[in-house]
Amino acid sequence: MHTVEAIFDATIQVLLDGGLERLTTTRVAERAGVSVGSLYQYFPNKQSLVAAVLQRHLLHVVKAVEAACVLAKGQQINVMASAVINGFVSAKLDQPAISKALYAVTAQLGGAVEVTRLTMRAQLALCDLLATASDVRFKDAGLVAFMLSTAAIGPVQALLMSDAP
Amino acid sequence: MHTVEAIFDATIQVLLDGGLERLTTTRVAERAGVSVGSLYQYFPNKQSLVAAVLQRHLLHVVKAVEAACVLAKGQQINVMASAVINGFVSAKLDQPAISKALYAVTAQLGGAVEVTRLTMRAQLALCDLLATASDVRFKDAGLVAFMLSTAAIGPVQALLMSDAP
Amino acid sequence: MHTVEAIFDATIQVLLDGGLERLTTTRVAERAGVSVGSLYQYFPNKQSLVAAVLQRHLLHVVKAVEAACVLAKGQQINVMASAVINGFVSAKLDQPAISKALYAVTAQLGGAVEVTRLTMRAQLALCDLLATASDVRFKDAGLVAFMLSTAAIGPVQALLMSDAP
Amino acid sequence: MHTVEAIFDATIQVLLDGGLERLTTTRVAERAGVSVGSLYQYFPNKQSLVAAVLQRHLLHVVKAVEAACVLAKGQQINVMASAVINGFVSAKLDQPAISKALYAVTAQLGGAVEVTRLTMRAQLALCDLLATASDVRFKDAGLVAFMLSTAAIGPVQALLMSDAP
DNA sequence: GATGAATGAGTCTTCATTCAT
DNA sequence: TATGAATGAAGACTCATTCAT
Repeated sequence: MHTVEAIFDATIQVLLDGGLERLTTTRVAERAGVSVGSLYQYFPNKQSLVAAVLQRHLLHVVKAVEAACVLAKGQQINVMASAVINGFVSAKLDQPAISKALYAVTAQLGGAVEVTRLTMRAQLALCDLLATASDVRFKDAGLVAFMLSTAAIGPVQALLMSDAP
Repeated sequence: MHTVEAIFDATIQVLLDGGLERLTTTRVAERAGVSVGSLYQYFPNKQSLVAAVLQRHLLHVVKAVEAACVLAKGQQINVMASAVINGFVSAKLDQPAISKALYAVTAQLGGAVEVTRLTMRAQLALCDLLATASDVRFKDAGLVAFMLSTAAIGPVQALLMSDAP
Repeated sequence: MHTVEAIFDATIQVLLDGGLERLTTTRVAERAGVSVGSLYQYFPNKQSLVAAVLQRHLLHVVKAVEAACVLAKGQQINVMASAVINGFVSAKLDQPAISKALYAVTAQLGGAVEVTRLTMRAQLALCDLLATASDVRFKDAGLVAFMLSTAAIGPVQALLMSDAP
Repeated sequence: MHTVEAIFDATIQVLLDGGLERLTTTRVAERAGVSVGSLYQYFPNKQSLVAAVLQRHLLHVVKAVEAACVLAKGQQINVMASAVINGFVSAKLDQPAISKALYAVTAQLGGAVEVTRLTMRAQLALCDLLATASDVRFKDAGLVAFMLSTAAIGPVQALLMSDAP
């Protein structure tokens, strides 16, 4: 729906110039060019709006990682690493504004079920991939996947907090 | 002062059971066993309170990293890495509650001057250290320091979000 | 029309599980299986809907009382009393749900013209009846009618607020 | 407290010129000459405010009835009736404005625990009284008490809805 | 006639901050 | 210095009503 799309975009915009603290439903509606009432026709409350936006972005990134994992299957470990990291970073950086805007949101909703689920999903794909490495065998692929995925976030985030790609 | 100390602790407590969103000055004051008025005697406003608590924690961590850096000077790179990572992780995990409570706060105040300054300070120490490695020479020690410090945060944070060490 | 009937019923249902406070036009329309738009095709606004439902019920009760009055004409006073009270109570209790649902509504619209008019109409019938009593003559039949009709409401209402007949 | 008293009074005033539907916390606060914040310092929400006002009035009336019951103990039944009805009516009519204002409120909160409790309390006193009648013995004093108390309300209410004492 | 998305004024409620005691 | 009642701007959310399809 056109309205929903406008609200999604507006949420990002508002997040960008004010952060989560300045995110009000009124402000989002205004920016989207609709009334508050319309916003509430599609999202039961503020939290669900923010969660939906975050989820959408996370899904985008997770899918990119999964795709990279599929393509890198059976390769050598250093090729795999490059491919996955590249997939992740690309997904993050081709929507820098969104990524930046959602940084604090992710931290705030870090415990949410959906966020956890998506994180797990990415690690699972990574884990499967590692098991197919042609030159290495991991004792604990799960741990490696965990370290890799969590460690990758920091630098990208830090980069986004300053300036251009 | 005893009062200030109580307020600091109360802030952490309140943060732990409700997050930044549920953090109100009244609630902090209550938890600290003082009046709101007293809180405002020591902190000009809510933001400064939160910033102070965050800064204190960050300083604790940065100092730990700096100390590790001093001790590891002149060692081989893998020894250095171990030492620094260990220093960082130890500092984070010996106050797991605080670290956890401040996760979202850090993201929210990520752009604040003080936070940036402390982050830089840690990277500077790290950078200096890398230059003294007995077995390696870095073309861009700054970049390495940046990657190392930012990458270290993710796994620790993820760990804290679930349970004990 | 079938639609109007459905709306009437839905109004009672909504009133029953939520009271006047939770009565929204959307809710009524949903319950009736029609759109809000349709509701507004038959009732200019919310108030008129509620008033119509109340009025219909009141009319039902008043007619029952009037009928009882006609039948009891010329009888002894105690026979009259029995007949009228019986007519009133029967009318109320053969639609207990509606009576119960409309209690608060009546109080809220107590001052409305239509309500007053119907109340008067019942008292008038009662007054006429009393004048034909074969064994008693009233100095102020109007007052008696007033007392009788208003006093009858309380016990019935109280009964409805608890359970079955 | 002066503030609470002002809020109580204001609630009655607002109720009088607009009914329960037009009763908003802002309006009450304004009328009371305090800020909304102050209102919420003493009442957790709108409902509790209204309930408190109703309860206070009901208590006043119940106490009046109880007092009348005590005084009429051991008298003949017609004396008792006079005394109790008189006590009730007096209590209602010496605060006609309040009684009138709270009519709809009572209907709306009719099911509330406190209201039920106070109603019962009055009937209990009445029941005890009836048992001491010097000239009559009741098979079911409880039923009589129920009928008497509920029937008394109607006429008074109807009177209040029109004009002066 | 019917529909239901859109509207936006109006409510309740919260909370950072002040200030008289 | 400490207190905590008072303030009131601001925000989340609701709902009667309209109107283009």
